Amino acid sequence: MSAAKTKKTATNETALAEQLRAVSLRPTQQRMALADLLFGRGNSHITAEALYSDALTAGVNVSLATVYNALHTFTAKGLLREITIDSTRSYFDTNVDEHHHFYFEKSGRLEDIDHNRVKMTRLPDAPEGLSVSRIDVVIRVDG
Amino acid sequence: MSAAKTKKTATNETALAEQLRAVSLRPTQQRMALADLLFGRGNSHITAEALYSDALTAGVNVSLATVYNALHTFTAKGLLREITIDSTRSYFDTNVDEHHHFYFEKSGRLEDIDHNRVKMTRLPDAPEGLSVSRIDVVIRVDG
DNA sequence: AACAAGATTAGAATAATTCTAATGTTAGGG
DNA sequence: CCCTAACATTAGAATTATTCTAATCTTGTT
Repeated sequence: MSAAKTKKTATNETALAEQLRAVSLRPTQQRMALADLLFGRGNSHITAEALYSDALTAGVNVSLATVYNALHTFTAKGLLREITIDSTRSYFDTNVDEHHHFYFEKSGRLEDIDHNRVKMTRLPDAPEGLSVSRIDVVIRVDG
Repeated sequence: MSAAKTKKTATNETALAEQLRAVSLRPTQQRMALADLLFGRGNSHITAEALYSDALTAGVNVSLATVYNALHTFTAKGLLREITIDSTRSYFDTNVDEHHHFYFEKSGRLEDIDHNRVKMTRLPDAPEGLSVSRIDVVIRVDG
């Protein structure tokens, strides 16, 4: 890998743009760049600050406010899932399928747990008139 | 209930003081007052701001910084459990037994779920060399 | 190409929490 | 009982994460 400075291929670009249009979001430069950083890699748990810094490193001209804006917009559209475990920061998870998490207390890192590795055979009903929107299981480990 | 302006009884005072001494904390005025507000009522999920405001209402002379200090100290000593669900605030739970929570998305309120109302029959092992310190199950409901 | 809708921007503003350095209080020894 | 060392408290400044604002710029469409 010497040339090709991670220049998005036309295909990739189109795919991303389509993904955004599919949820009625305009594929603007910054959104495309952020989407590429978020979805162009493996699934990950990223903070706004971390994505911002990735963007700067990648030479994307974007402000932190725009990063927050994009993350929240993507979350509202179901492209991301927001996870709060530590009050000092929110993570955005590119894995929006049903799944759970390991939380490493020392490093503050999150790791996915496929949902079929956890089985709950007894659960309380939602309080009268309400419905469950999500069940989060977080296994905290001391590492 | 007309007289007795929630004046702590000597017994109550002693019990609280003992509770604090038991975890090597000195029963200072502010700590006693905060402990009374926290433990003198039913189990609850309270934020630092809310406890601070309760303290002011009760005429306790304490600063917000001291409230944070006391909450963290109590948590470190195992008298409280800290729960973060919403990145905008931390809750402190006076119930330190194993249990889970309902989270009401609209109101931001938490409600305990006794741990035997949830049964997990399959759980992944902790990653190599690490041990599980806690498992949190949060059932989010749309109310 | 021009327009309206919506997005981006930087920086100010806000909110929650932590830090700091001076001052006050407690527990235990004398 | 009083003194002292150890620890707790205080207010406010500082920090960190996040949101808001109002001006400016882009995008998709005509």
